[in-house]
Order: sequence, then C-alpha cells, then structure tokens
Amino acid sequence: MKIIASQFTPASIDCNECPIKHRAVCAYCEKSEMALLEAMKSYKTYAAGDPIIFAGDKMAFVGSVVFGVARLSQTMEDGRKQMVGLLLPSDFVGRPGRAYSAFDVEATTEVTLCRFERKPFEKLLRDIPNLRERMLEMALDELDAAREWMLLLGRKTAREKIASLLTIIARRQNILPDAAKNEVSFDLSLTREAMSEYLGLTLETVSRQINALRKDGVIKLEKKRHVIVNDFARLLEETGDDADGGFLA
Amino acid sequence: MKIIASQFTPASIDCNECPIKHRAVCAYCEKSEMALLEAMKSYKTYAAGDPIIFAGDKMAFVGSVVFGVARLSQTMEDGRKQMVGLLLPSDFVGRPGRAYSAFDVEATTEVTLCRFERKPFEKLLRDIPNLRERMLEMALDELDAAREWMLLLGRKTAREKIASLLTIIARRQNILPDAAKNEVSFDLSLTREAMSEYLGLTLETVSRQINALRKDGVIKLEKKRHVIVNDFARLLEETGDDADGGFLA
DNA sequence: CAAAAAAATTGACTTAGATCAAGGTCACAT
DNA sequence: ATGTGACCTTGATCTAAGTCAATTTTTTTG
Repeated sequence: MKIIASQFTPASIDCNECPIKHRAVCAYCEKSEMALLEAMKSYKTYAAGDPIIFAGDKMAFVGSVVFGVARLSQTMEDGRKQMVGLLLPSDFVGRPGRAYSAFDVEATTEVTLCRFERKPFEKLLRDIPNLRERMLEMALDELDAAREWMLLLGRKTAREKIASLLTIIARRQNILPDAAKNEVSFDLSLTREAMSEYLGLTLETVSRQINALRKDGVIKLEKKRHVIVNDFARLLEETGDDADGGFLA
Repeated sequence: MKIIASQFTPASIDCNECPIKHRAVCAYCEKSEMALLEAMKSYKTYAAGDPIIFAGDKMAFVGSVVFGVARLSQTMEDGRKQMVGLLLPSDFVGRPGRAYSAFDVEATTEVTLCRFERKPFEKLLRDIPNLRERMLEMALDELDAAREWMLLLGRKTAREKIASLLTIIARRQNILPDAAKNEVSFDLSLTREAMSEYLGLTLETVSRQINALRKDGVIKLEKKRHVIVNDFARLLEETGDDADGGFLA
C-alpha cells in the first residue's frame, strides 16, 4: 500500500524516523520511544462498508486512521442509527482504559488503520507526557466538534444541515476556498445514506435537499458524489452559522 | 457560603488539605502543589439565570463548578438555541489554551465556581502530569456523554427524549434506584425552557410529553419540578435505549 | 457488454412536533 | 391579601420532514 503525503492533515508533525506520518505516532518520536513503538505497531486495511468493531466488542487495539474514511455510530434496537464521529486520516480510534467499545466503527471508504495493542499503549500513555498532552488536545478538539454537531442535530433545518455538512467536509479536506476565486470542489466520500446518518435525516430528505441546493445554484454536482461550489460564502450563509463563525481559536 | 459534602459526586477524591472537595483540585494535591494552587484559587457565585461568560468573550479563567447547575450553549443569529453541556458540581469550565470562549455559559440555578487564572493554570497543566491525566479522563467522559446526546438529538422521539433526560438527571444526582424498591425521586433543576434547549424541542412539546408520561403512570409530579419514579425500569424502557445500555465501562 | 445490484431520485401522502394563542399557577414583594 | 411577572399548560392549526412506493441512474460483475 502506498501512502502519499497529501492525505495527511497539516497538523501532522514531521518525523524522519517514522515511515507513516500521523499525529499520534509522531508525538512519541520526540521522546525517542521509536523502538518500542515500532515493535507494537501494525497496519490493517478494511474494505469499504466493512465493520471494524461492534459496540460491546472487546477492544484489543487502539490506533489511528492513516488512509480513508471511517465512521463511529450508535444503533438503537429498532435500527435507528446515528453517526457520532467521522474519522479521517490522523483521527484516533478507541479509548485508552476502556476494554469494550461503546460504539460501532465501520469503514466508509477503504480504510487503513495503524494499530497498537491497547495495554502496552496505555503504559506508554503513562510514561510519555507528550503523548498524554497530544491525546488531551485531540479529545478537546473532538469535543468542540461534537458540540457543533449537537447544534446541527438539535436546531438546524434539513437544508442547513446539508450546507453545514458540505462545509465541514470541505474544511476537513483542507480545500480552503482560494481567496481570489472563492471556488472549491471536493469529493463526498459518503453515500446519501451515510449523510443521513450523520445529519439525523432520512436519505430521501438528503437527496431532495442536495438537489434543492443544486437547483438554487448554490452547488453543482458531478457524478453524484463530487461537489463544486462556485461561491463558498454563499454556501456558508446557507449553514445558518454566524458570518465569522467556527473560528474556535 | 457553606458547602455540604453530599453535593459532590462520588468521583471526588478525598483530600484533607483542600477545603473544597472537587476533582480538578484534588488531583493536584497529590503533587503537593497546594501552596501555588491556593494562591491562584478564587470563588465566585452567580445568581440563577445570570450569564457567566458569552461566546467570543475573553476567557481569563478556567475552573470548575462546586455548587449548583450551569449550562453551556450555542445560539444562532435568529435566536435558536441549543444546550451543549450541562455542568454539575465537579465539572470543568473552560478550555486550557483557548483565549476566547466558544460557547455561552449561564447559571441555571445559583452556581459557585472555583476559578483559576488561565495562564498560570496552563503552566500547572504542563508541570503536573497527574493533572493532565485527570483532564484527559474528564474530556473523554464528556466526549462519551456528547455522543449519547447526539443520538438523542438526531434520532429519538420527543417522549424518548424526555424519558432520557429524566434518567440522565437521576443518574447524575446519583439517585440510583434502590434495588428493593426500584423507586427514585429527584428535583429537576431545569425549567421547561431549559429542558427544551437541552433536547432540541420547544417548551410546549416538553410540557405535553412530561404530562403524557404522568398520565401514563410512568412518573408522578410534585410542584412541577420534583419527579417521582415508581418503576425506574419502566422509565428506562421509555428512553429507547438498549436494556443493558449505557454501561460504557 | 449485458444483467444484476446498489445508490439515488421523485412523487403522493402522512405525521410528529412546531407555531400561535389563550389561560392557569405559583412565588413573593409590596 | 393581592397584584405582578415568571413559569407552565392546553388547544387549534400548520408544516417540515418522514414514510411508502416506484422509477431512474450508476456501478459492479460474470
């Protein structure tokens, strides 16, 4: 499997020794715990749609996404399903100290995880202060994201939800609008159904609202999954968020 | 101000030196940083309904709730409002490293905060490994709570939302049902409006659903804000959650 | 390439919860 | 005790999004 640099977020720390550049790993390198880490590390690739772990299953591993998109979700007995985390490269999977998964984790596209056995990882977490610091940073970032997501789920209209999801995906792929052109284009790596699970809607409503935004000239579509936004500011207006919004510095 | 022990969650660590027992403080005591801490610490009490900080305001302090109930919320330009955090005694307020608040914080009942200046607190966070560990634990717990909340907001019916909120409040007040009696009773320290902000509903719907649960014999009401649950298992069924649910070990 | 499967769209109809509009209760301050 | 304002309830009506049911488009695969 070939891994190309552009798939990693700019938050990645550059690390010469480490063949795979992603945040959780490189944070330790500073402490030259490489040997230990290298011994623990293993990679596993899952096909699109495959389950990675089910809620209640034993969590032998923690790790992080190095390639692809995964999702964290919760399912009710009658089948109602809510996504509660969208995992892109550099995102962490699992909770140190927790033996059984609280959520379902599924591969949305093909996904490669860099995995560590949980027990030795927890020891490292105790021994390496930098790693703990990094984990805290990541947990707090996720908490902020979860809280914005709660506003979306509790108070936004279907159209605002779709517009918000599009801006979230665009931002997370670091396709910032070119200040001059103000135009962006990106792939939705989610099916309409996955979007509906993210947004707390039905897939029919997702389809209708995407097409409404298209008819209103806010977005263009190519092959159903590729979005072109001519006027990013216009899309931002459709999210219902504050004009300055989401700077969370 | 007199503070009585029963107002603190059992998660509190006992600490002889510290006059106020709450988790964030006592974690440091282990490292005998008491002198430094004592110098930094200040208490402030807010009346019910008072704003503690507005989104975008400068955050000079971080701290934790020692008494009362506060809430974290987000407001859209047109006034739609979503609660994103319910802060009970021992809960942390603010994010180390962040200069401006991302959310509104308001006192729901009368609230006392134990506050630390942010900058020196951040230094402590760098110097005291235990404190960082404690903060990580707390952030991960909040993240789990946020994810359950997302399921509630995205997929539950109004009746399930109310039943869920009641069980959440009962649990957070540690009013576990007596195994023999299976009956609990507790105070809702939230108005119908605050409940609607928590649940992503209108206050009319909250009122109707609370009264529907009452008519159906799931709960009894005393003075509008005091709830008596004769059969806690029955209430749990009404939440829509798995029978075993929410053990998140 | 054709057939089958998967994903997406579109239409007709229903419904849970929102909205709008009175009233009723309760705490407490004069 | 009584009046004022905050809080809550209840009813009538509306509507955004859900549900059910085809149909079309895209992708996969034999």
